[in-house]
Amino acid sequence: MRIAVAVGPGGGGTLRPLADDGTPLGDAEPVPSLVAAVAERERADRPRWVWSSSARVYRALVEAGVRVGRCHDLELIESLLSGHDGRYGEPRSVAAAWARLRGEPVPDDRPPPAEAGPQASLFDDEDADDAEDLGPIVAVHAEQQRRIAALPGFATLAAAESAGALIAAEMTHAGLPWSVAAHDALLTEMLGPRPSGGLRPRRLQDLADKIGTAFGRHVNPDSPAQIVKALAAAGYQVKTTRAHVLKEIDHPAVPLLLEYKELSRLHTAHGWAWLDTWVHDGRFRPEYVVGGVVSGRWATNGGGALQIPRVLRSAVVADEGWSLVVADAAQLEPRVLAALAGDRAFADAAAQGDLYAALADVFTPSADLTARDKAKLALLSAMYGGGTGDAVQLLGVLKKRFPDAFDFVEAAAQAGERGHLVRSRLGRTCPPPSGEWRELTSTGDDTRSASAVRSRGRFTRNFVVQATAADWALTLMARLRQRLTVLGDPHLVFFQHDEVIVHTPTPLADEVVTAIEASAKEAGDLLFGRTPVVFPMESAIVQRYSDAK
DNA sequence: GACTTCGGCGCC
DNA sequence: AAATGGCGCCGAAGTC
Repeated sequence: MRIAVAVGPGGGGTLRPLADDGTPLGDAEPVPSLVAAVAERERADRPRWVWSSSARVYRALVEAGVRVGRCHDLELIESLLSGHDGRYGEPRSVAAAWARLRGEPVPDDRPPPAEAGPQASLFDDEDADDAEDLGPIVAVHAEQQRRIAALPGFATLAAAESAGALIAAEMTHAGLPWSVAAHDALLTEMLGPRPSGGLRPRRLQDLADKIGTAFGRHVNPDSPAQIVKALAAAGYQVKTTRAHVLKEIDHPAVPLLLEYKELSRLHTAHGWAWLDTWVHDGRFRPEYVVGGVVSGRWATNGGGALQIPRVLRSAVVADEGWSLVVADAAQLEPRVLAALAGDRAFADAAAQGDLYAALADVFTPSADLTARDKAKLALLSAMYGGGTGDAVQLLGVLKKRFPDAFDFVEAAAQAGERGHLVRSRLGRTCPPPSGEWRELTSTGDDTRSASAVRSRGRFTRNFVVQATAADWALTLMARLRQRLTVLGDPHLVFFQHDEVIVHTPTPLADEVVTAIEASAKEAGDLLFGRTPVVFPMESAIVQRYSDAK
């Protein structure tokens, strides 16, 4: 059973039970308190909740202490359906979908609220202007269900995306356990004591001074342009100041610059200011953007949650009596390719724990690369569209020995180059080429045109793999969440593409590991059915994130 | 002063 | 001859 929800003013709202196809099963029922009504109906019926946006509605429910098992997120699913139809990025609000349904002018999506305030107070809002109408919600849901039913795999995608939205709201609420003391100690050790005002920490200022001395002139090490000029004056012509370019230069300022860059990065991106802004009450609470990346990967708003530097993982510390279960999918993307392509020889290799090692015997080692290195390089090139240097020859080996796998990504690349759409296993669809791209590639056969064509080929080549990996990861998390609910206290606190962290009472950690493995297997079965390909999770039970791997 | 773009680098 | 996918965030520099 499903229940549609419309948020009303003053914490109230309206509920209406629906059949799976969206047909109303009863009258609309006004309720004075959505929090109380949802909690009660969840206990009684465990329905799939149909609402406009989990990021708004469920977030407010979670803040009020309510949890639900399943939902249908109308905005996220509208995005998926639009994308499937090749109308990527059209407005996705219920109002917009309702307008399209009736052939009326489609309103633009409202920009997301700037601060957390309006969301936290969603249910306290007395403003009747913000109240939702149940009619459009019911109608848009029915239309979405009609469209989903015609698309193989899409019901799974819709359920997984919606589950992801529930998980994202819950993870933001729970937060990643973060030790301010450990973080501060690390910064102090690497940068010197916390400076006052906007000053550079001591270690950075020392390096900046030494860099000036080494060049014999004042240089702001934060300015690539100034570094290029200073190097030119010293007789070194460089186009950029990237680390790998600087490393080739024999000048006393270079080691200082490299150290400065590394420490400066830590200070500006994850220094004390970050700590003040993003960590409260021992928790880092990033805001996840489900479906924020075209491939179905998540993005985050603020805090750079998906780019936590490795050195800072020692600041992620479980609570007393609790542990972190850190689990990541080993070699996920090549395994996904093996399963997608149905290449028998490749899939047999992917039935092994170390896929690259299993492929190694078809490559011959050289002085600088082992056979396993070569296998890895060949596969990454096939998926990312590389093919320079050594990779050319390695790709040739791949093509000969695993023709179906090679052809699969080649077909995706060619579709992209022609301007066609490609899709993930469950139906998530890449954006169509821009009008600019079409114009550029239709008129000429000059270098710019050829370059644009190849660029889109690389994008679609990678999309089919990356997006299917995202399908898999989302499915894994949805299953894992259900299992964790049964266990009780253990809960997800972090997700990064192919890696999850569960915060759990230590006595339950082993059961969490088992739950993760079972969920990974289920995700593989659900996406690919019978396949020899395995999707192993490497799990570690640790106190600190940095102790995993 | 507010805004955008660029260069660079962190993560997968 | 050259050709590697996806992001977010920072300070500097340029623009209005």
